[in-house]
Amino acid sequence: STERELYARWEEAGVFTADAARSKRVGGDRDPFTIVIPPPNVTAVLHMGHGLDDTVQDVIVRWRRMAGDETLWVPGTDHAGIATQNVVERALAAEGKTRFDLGREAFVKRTEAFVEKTGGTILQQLRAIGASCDWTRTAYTLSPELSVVVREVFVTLFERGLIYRGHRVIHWCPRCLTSLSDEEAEHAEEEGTLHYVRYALAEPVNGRPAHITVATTRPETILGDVAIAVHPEDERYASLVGRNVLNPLLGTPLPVIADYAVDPEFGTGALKITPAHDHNDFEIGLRQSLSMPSVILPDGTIGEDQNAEGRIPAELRGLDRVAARTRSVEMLEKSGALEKVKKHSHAIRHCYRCDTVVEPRLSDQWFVSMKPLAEPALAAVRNREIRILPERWEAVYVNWLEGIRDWNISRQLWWGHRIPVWYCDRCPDPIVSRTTPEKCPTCGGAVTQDEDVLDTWFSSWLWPFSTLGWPDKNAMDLRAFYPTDVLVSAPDILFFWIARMVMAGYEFVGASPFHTIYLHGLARDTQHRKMSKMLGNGIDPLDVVDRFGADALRYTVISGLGMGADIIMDPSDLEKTFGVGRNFATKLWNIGRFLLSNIGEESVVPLSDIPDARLTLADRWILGRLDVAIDECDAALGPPRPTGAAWSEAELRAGLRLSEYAETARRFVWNELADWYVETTKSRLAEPGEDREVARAVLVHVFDDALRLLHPIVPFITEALWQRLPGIETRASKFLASSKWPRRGGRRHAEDFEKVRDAVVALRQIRADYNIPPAKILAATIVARADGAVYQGEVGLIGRLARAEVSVSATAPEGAAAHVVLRGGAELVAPLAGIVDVEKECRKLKTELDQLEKQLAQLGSRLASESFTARAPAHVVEAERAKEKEWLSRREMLSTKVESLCG
RNA sequence: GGGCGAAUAGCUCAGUUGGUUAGAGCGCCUGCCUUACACGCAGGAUGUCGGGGGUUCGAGUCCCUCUUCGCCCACCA
Repeated sequence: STERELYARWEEAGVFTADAARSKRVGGDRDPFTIVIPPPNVTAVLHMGHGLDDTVQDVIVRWRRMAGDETLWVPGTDHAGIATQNVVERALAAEGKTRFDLGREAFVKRTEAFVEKTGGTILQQLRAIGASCDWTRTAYTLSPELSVVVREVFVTLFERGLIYRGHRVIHWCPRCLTSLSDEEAEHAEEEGTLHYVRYALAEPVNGRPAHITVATTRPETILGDVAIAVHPEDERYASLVGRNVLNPLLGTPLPVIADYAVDPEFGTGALKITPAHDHNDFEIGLRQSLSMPSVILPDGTIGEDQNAEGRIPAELRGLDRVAARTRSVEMLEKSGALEKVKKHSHAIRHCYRCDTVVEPRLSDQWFVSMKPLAEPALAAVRNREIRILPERWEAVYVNWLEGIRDWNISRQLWWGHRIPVWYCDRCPDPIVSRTTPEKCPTCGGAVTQDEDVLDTWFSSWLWPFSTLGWPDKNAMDLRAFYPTDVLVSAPDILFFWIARMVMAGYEFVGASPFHTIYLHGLARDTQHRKMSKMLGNGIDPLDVVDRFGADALRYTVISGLGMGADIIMDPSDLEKTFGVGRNFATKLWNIGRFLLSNIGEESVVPLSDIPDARLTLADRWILGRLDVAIDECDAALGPPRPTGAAWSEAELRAGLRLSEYAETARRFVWNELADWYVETTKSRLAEPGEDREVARAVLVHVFDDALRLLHPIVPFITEALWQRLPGIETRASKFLASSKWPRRGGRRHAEDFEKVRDAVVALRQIRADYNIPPAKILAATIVARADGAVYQGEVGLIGRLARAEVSVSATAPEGAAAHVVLRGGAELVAPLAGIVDVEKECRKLKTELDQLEKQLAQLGSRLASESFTARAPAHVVEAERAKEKEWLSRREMLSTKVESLCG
C-alpha cells in the first residue's frame, strides 16, 4: 500500500534524475554509470520478460546510485515497425477494412494516434515495479530527435559506401507483405515431403526416351524453373550436360548445366534451378547468367512478373502457394512425372512477427555492408573492451560476426522511418539526403521519395547514443554518459540488437557503447516453455504486484536468477512461485516492526560514540557479521567497470552474480540479524539503562546498513522502514534510495559468540530429541577451550533464545556430567542427567564416534603419504593437519563421554 | 550439417582457479499460535553430484566416451 506513494516521492524529489555536470568526463566529481533500457515495443504491455529484465537493471542501477556514481538509466520505447503495424491492421480488420482502404497517410495518422494513446502504458507500468529510470530523458525511436539521428546515419553510411541498393532474393513475408532480414526469418524444423519428379529429355538418347529425376520439396516452383543442375564431376549425368529437358508442368525446354553448388549425395544429385524463389538457385543463376522469372506474387499466390510471361497455366493461376503445391503434385501425378514421394525433415523459415512461412523472393532492397562494421565489434570482445556474461555467449557472438551477411534494411511497410532516398523522374541516380529535397538537384525535375521504411532495428541499433544527443558531439549527455556501462538483456536479441549496437557505437561515435553485456535467461513455465501470449502461460507482473507487492516480485526474480539460467515460474500457482519473495518481504517488515516498537522515538547514540568495551559479545558478533555480509555483497556485485581500458583477467568474469548477492543479504538479515542478534536484544531492550542504549545503537546501526544492503532488491519496504528509523532528520539524504552504500566498520569479530550459538543449538537438539516442553528450563554451563583458553558461561533456555540469559562467570563448573560436544573442541557440561535417555544418547555418541574414526583413518593415511605432503600446496597440508588435530581432540572427548556415560 | 551448453536432494537452482564432512529456497517429517513475524519458530530426514573409463596425493570441479535434454547458426534442394 505504500509503494505508489513512495515512488511518487522519489520521482518528485528527482532521486532518479541524473546530473550530467557531475560526471567526471565533463569535469565533475563522480564516475558516471549508465544503462540504456532495451526499449519495449510501444504497443507492449508489461510481461514477465520485462519484469525480469527491468528488475535486473534496476538492481544494478540502484546499487551504483548508492555507491556514489552519477547514475543514469535511460528509458524509452521502440516504434516497432512490423509489430505495431500489425496491431493497427488487426484493429482495422475488425472494422472490415485494410490499410489500403485508408491509404498511407491516414494509416500512419491512425497509428500515431494509437501510439499517442497507449504508448505510455508500459512506461507507467515500469514505475509499478520500482524501476528507477530517469523519466526526464524518456526517448522514443520515432521521435523527431531520433528521426534526425536515423537520417544522419543512413546518409553517412551511404556516403561511406556501406549502404547500397541490391537486387537479390530476400526473405518475404506474404502476410506482412514486406521483406525481412535474415535474423527476422526464424528457422523451424518441419516434416515436409520430398517429391521425385521426372524431367523428360527433349530428345531421345540412343533412340530411347530418357529423363532426369529431381527431388524437390517445392513442386509449385517448377513453374519458375530455368535449368537442371548437376555436379560437374557426377558421372551419372556427365553425358546429359548441355542437353535439354522438358519442364514437366509447362513442357518448355530447360538446359542441363553443371555447377559445383550441387551436392551429388542429396536426393538424386540433380537440382532444379528456380533463381527467383530460392537463395541457392539465385546464386547459381547469377553465375550461369540464367533468366529469373518470378511465378509467385507478393501475396503468395501464383502469378507471373514480366520475366515469366506466358508461364502460368490457367489451372494454377491465382492459387495460394499451398494450394498450388497440392495441385501441382496432382498434375505431375496425372502426367506420370511423379516418380515417388518421401518424408523429409528440414528447416523452414518463418516470419518472426506472424509466424507465416516466408517466401524467398527476388526484389530490390537497401542493404548495409556488414563486414567492415563487424571488424571492430569482433576486436572489442577479443581485446576485452567488452565482456559478455555469461561467458559462453561470447562464442555465439563471435561466430555470428565472423559469418555476417549484409543486412536488408528496407521494409515494405508504412509504419517506420521513411527511407531518406528520392528518385528523380528523369535522372538515373537516387538522391540520398539529410534534408527533404523539393526538386532534383541535378535537373530540377520532380522527385518522389522511396516508398519503403527502414527496419525497426535500424533505429534501435543507435539507441545508446541517439538517446544522449548524438550527432551533436558536444551534447552534454553524450560527453557525460557515453560510453554507457552495462547492457542487460535476454540472449534472443543478441544479433538483432546488441551486436549491431556495438557496430554502430564504433562506426559513429568511435567507442564501444558499453563494457559489459549481461545476458539473463528467460521466464519459463514449469514445463520449461517460454512464457508467451499464444500459449497463455504468461504471468502478469502487475497481478503479482497487486497481490504480493513489487518487492516480492523483485526478490523472487533476483534470488532465482542464476547467471545465465532461465527462471522457472508456475503461472497456475502464483502463491507458491512468489511465496519466496513475499515471505522475505514480510519477514523484513516484521523485523522493522519489532525494532520500531522496541527502540522508541528517542534519539540513538551513534555507534562510533560507543567504546568497544561496552559492546557485548553479541554486539561485536553482529557487527562482524555485518562486515562479512558487506564484503560478500560487494564481491558478488562488483566491479562496476574495468579498472583499465579493458577488462583484466581477474575482473573479466567477476560481479553481477545477483542471486548470490540476494542470498548473502537474506542470510545476514534473516539467519543472523533476526534469528540471533535481535533475540539477544529483547531482554536488554526491556530494561532501561546504559546497556539498553548500547543495544539500541547497535540495532539501529546494523538495521540501517542492512536496509541499505537490501534496497536495490526490495526498494519499497526498505525505504518505508528507513523513513521511520529514529535519527532521519540528521541523515545526509532524505531518501534511502539516494543514501550511501554501506562500508565495513572494521570492528573485531567475536568468535566466542559462535560458541554460545553452538551451546544453544546443542541444548535445542536435546530438547527436541527428548520432547522437553518449552516451559521447562534447561540450564547449562559451557566450557570452551578451542584455543587453550578457558571460557565459562551459563546458558539458560526457555524455548527460544528470547528468554536466554547469556553471561560469563568467573567460577568453573563442578561435578556435572558432560553430555554434549561442541564445535571447536568446546564441551557442554550440564545438569542434564535425569532428562536424557542415556541409552539413546549412547547410541548417538557411538555412531558419531564410528564415523569420526573412519574419516580420521582416511585423513591419516593421506597425511602419511609422502606424495601428498610433497605435492599439495603448503596451505592445504596445513589445513588438513589442523583438521586432523581438531578431529583427534574431538574423538578424545567423544570417547571420554562414551566411557563416562555408557560405561 | 556446424558450433555451444546443461545433467547435483522430490522440485527450482548455487557450488569462482581441483583441497574441511557438497549447500540454499520450496516441498517433506516432528514439536510449537513463545508479547516482530504460523508468509513464523525450533529440530530433523533426503544426494553412487546422468552412466562408464582416465589423470591426480586428492575429482561435483580436469580429460575421453556413452546417454538424455536444451540453445545458436546453416543456401542439401
